[in-house]
Amino acid sequence: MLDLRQIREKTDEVRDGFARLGVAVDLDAVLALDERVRRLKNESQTIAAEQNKLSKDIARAPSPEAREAAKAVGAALRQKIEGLVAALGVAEGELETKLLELPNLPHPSVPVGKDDGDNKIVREEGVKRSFSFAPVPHWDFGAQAGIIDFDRGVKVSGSRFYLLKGWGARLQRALISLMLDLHTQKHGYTEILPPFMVRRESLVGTGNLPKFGDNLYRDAEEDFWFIPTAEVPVTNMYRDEILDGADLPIKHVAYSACFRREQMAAGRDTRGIKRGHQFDKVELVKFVRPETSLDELTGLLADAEDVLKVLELPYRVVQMCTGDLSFSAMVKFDLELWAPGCNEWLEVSSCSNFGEFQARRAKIRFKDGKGSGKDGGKDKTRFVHTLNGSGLALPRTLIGVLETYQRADGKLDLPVALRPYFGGDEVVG
RNA sequence: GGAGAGAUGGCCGAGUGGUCGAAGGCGCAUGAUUGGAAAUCAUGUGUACCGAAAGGUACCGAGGGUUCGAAUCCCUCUCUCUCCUCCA
Repeated sequence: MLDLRQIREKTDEVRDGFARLGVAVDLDAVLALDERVRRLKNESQTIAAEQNKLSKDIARAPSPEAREAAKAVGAALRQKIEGLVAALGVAEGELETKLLELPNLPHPSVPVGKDDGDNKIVREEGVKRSFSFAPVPHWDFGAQAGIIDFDRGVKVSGSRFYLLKGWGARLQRALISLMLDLHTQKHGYTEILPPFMVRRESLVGTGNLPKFGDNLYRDAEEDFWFIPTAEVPVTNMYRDEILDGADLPIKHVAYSACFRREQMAAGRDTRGIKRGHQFDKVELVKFVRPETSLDELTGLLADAEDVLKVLELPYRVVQMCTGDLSFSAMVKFDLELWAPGCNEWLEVSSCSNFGEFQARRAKIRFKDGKGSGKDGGKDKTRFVHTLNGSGLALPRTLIGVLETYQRADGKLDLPVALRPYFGGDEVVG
């Protein structure tokens, strides 16, 4: 959510931001509503002050007659206030709805562009493996090795479901462990195992609702929502809290299953395990001081990249242009690994700096000062900046490993980093 | 799922219709005291919004109601705890 004050006082900057995003936003409607809200608030509060004063006078009981007369005046005032407050409520609701649907503004450093064709490839890391045979895509390799069962996945759950079997399942579990171990032991993140179902408010906090509800699964009876990413429960851990500035940055890493409808993408990426309704992911989430957030994003990206480095998988870093930024992001970088079997770059991580956009929605703030943070109110309470990134998404990382380390005989050479999770074995299959 | 109890400021905890934004304690901040610290004493200590300011408004889990006036009375909901039931 954007700062209403910013919209009011720096309207041109905001307008310019939306122009760079390439989205049409009726800012004048927002400003008019804001005007109306403040006017109604002032009017009702003025009368409320009058009313409060009157009530106190009644308590001091001048005479029974005077009291009755004052009561009548009070009743009239109440009527007036009720009318104004009702109008205020409506106006505030409209304003809130509009604000919740405004996307975040891009950081000035983000390259302007129309769509993903204008994204900027920042750099390429690692060396693509050269094969002495023609590498096969993971769907063939996995089926032949008996570790990915597409047919039974569809039988059990429907299209876009599969199941992993034998050493394939173990490989995925090993990858999850490797990522969690790396981020907790080497990069200093605290591990969280979050709920995979959340309540509605949590999704509003991260920006998934109200706008993107049709990509989510939910249990209508209980109004429980299945998380599309661990970002949702982990970011909302600190919803409505005022954190101690001394505790920042807070760094969390969380494994979770993720659930997405992918309605829009029907027919795309249908082969293999690239895109499903359910997938595993290890997610990195940071809560930081505003002035450090750009540097923290660089660090987060490096932490995610480290997984690919440790697995010795070639990848590239892509910066999203303004036209391809997600709703909540201010800056965003993707990591794409090279899949030699499918012969394409696959997005395995998306690292974003949300600025205070999510923090404002979820009311995640911090304050400097020792102990309880109540130090005489000298330090201002401010919104934190939130960041997150995959570290990494499992199915596509699995694709990278399977396609890069495949052998002509249908077995798999294990990357050195994974061997401890297989009792030291160098080959599986 | 059934029965009961509860939800007050950073924490503990008082408060059953007006002088309560809320006693008291803890914690914290500042000052005094000290060679330094502890202890002690004094003062101060919520959030948000409106306003240039003075000041005002709202908030005692959430939402509604009664009343001139609600932390206090009524209704609905949410959450927590205890017991039973069920269950990985």
